[in-house]
Amino acid sequence: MPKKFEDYKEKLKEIVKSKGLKYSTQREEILKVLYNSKEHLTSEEIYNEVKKINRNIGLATVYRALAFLEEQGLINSISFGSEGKKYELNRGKHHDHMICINCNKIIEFFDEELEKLQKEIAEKHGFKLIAHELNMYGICKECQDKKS
Amino acid sequence: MPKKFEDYKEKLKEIVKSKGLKYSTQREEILKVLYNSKEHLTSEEIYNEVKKINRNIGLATVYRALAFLEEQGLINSISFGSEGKKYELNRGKHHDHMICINCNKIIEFFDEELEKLQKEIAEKHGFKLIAHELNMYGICKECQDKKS
DNA sequence: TTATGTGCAAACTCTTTGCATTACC
DNA sequence: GGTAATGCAAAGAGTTTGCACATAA
Repeated sequence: MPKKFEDYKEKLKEIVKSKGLKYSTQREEILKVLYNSKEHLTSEEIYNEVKKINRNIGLATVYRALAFLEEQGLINSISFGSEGKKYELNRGKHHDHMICINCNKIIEFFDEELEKLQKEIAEKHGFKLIAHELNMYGICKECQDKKS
Repeated sequence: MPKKFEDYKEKLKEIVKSKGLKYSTQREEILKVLYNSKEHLTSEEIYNEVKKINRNIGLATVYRALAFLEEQGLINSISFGSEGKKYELNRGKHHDHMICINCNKIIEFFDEELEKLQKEIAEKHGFKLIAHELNMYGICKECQDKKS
């Protein structure tokens, strides 16, 4: 079952506390925007969204919060093409991306075999694999249908 | 056997001609810098390198040439972390990257099985795969040895 | 000759930083 | 009360664009 926002909020509180930092509603609001979004959002999109909740928030705060949240592993970023850096909530399940070069849609997927194979390849090179990011570019089903 | 620079130069000439554009030594010089480099270079690094050949070249020309060369498929770019966009000559063989998060070294590799598996995964989603980019992050052999 | 490519500088976009103020602990 | 976080504005970095000039075809 999907995690509730409270779970992420709790995690944020723990991190902040454990580091002797202070809790702020701004960071929470930014996290909430990402929680509520199914899309991957740019910093500016996040800024615009969070402004709907808190009209006084500053862009600098968004940047600082995003950097912080990413460092703490609460969110992830992905960047490709000319679309710039985009953020998503780390919902705990690693996944890779298929990106439609026609409509820019991002499809998330996970494949066990793919993960295993990568680990094997890394080992073969004596490389200690920590993370990876795979972006597959192409045309999604819908765009293929539309074009024909 | 590895391609000579003349081969790339020839390809550039063909492209330029076929598009009714004009040949310029600047684009050639930039291509040469990438040909001579085993590393992935940022725009600024390329600018500095090409200045050694042609001290009058402008940064804007480098940006315009890189965009052009990438569009034409002569070079590829890869961007990750905070290192920004880096370029490499397209030597005709697709490959993926292992990136050492300690020393920033980039190790290129190619794995047939991995390619096949991706194609299968794409098909399963009705996605028409055109290209992909896989970056594996971790610690390279040398850095592992150094740390122990 | 004529349109493309270049070099320069200015403009732009995105992101970061300094600083006074606010708000959490 | 003390320190981290914020909001604002200014500064920075990286990239793009306008324009006059140079150059390939």
